[in-house]
Amino acid sequence: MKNGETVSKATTSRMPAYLRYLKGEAGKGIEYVSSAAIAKDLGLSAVGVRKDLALVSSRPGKPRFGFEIRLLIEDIEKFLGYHRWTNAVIVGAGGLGRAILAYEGFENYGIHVIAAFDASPAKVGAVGGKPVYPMEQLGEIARRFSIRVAILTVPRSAAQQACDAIVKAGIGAILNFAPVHLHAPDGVHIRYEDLAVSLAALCGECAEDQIMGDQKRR
Amino acid sequence: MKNGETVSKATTSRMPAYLRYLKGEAGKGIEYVSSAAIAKDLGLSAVGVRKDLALVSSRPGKPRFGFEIRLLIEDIEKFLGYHRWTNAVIVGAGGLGRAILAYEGFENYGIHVIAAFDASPAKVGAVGGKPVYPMEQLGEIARRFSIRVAILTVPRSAAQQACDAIVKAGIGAILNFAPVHLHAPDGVHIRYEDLAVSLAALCGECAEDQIMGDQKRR
DNA sequence: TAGATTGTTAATCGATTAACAATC
DNA sequence: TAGATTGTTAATCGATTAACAATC
Repeated sequence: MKNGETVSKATTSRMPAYLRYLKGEAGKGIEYVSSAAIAKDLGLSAVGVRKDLALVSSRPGKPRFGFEIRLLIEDIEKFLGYHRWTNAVIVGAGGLGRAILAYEGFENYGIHVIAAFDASPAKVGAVGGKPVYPMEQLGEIARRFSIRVAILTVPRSAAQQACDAIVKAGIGAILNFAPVHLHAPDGVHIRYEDLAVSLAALCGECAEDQIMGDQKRR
Repeated sequence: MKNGETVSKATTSRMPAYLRYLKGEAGKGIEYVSSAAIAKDLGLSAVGVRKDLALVSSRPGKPRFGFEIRLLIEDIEKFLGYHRWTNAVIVGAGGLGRAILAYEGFENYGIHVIAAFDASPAKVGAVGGKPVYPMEQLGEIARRFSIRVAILTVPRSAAQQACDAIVKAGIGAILNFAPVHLHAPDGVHIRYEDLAVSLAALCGECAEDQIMGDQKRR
């Protein structure tokens, strides 16, 4: 990555898609890939891809060959900060919380999910070898392990209260799966991960196709 | 919504956040809200909010009062198409798939999740009153209920195969939770819902804060 | 009326696309 | 060399911000 220059938000947001794609190609044993190939598979423009990659890669692509996949993967991972490790916890050990707790894919991204918390004593125990603690211990454990991120998977009605507890525990970032707007002090990062919204947006795209298809058919 | 004009992608992408926020305020019994208040809570600019709302709302805000929340909610829901109903299925009845199958929030968005499918006979049965069928029946049921969207929650290694089955069943949109790039024919919509990426992006934001904080402290 | 708040027109900013020279 | 593919500069496009008039 070239230092000094800043990388736009739009470019940054495409990096995970590049990374996923490149890892897939690397898994097939492919060593080089052209911007045109990436663009086609990812539905982008080849020029855009080249510009994006130029901003984060440590060495240029080779004319006639394309980009060396192994190097690109390294550069993008470094750019995205997957080498810095972060500790995270889950708040809400219901179905979704437990599924995420058991999920093993986070380690590839420099994230340790170390525990879950739940207000109900019945949920306390362990899932997939990871502990589920009562909510009261959130503050203590957050400080002990310097937790920076919480994944919020409680029911809608409990979300704001849980959010307050997270903030009080000194955790500055929340990935919120509850379909509610959360109120938190400035400086606390909240990202909304609303499954229903994602799904609805996808449905919307399909509906557009149908409408456009109908128009064409006339 | 004013017809004839087109609504930009950027505006559309903010609508779910407005909707979530407005529903929260409505739940508190509030009737009117100003663009400035929305902007503050959502971290946007007031002018931007007014412009967004002007594009989708059926009647203008009232100077001195702001916007009528109840009307806005209706307009945004109509705009986003939450009134057209869509049938969806889940492919992969592991922890995440079962959690999503049990999730009740989809109905608010015009989405019926009617069943799950799994390749393993052990998973076949029912979860939360909804059936889990063997993969072989995907095509048949997809056609019978005119399924338009599939939620893919199989392990990474099974994802491409499952994707092929979904496409073969005539389903044109996939919400993919497996952290893999999927290959599908043109015209099939794929949306990547990578939990680890969302979390990593959030961590990135925090890291930026820390760096900026460090710089300030000097 | 006075004041808060809206909607709109013009100016700025940022990102994408087009054109083309550079390189292996 | 010829040709594929890269990187860069300029032009276009789209979205946000600034300024201000309109309205209840």
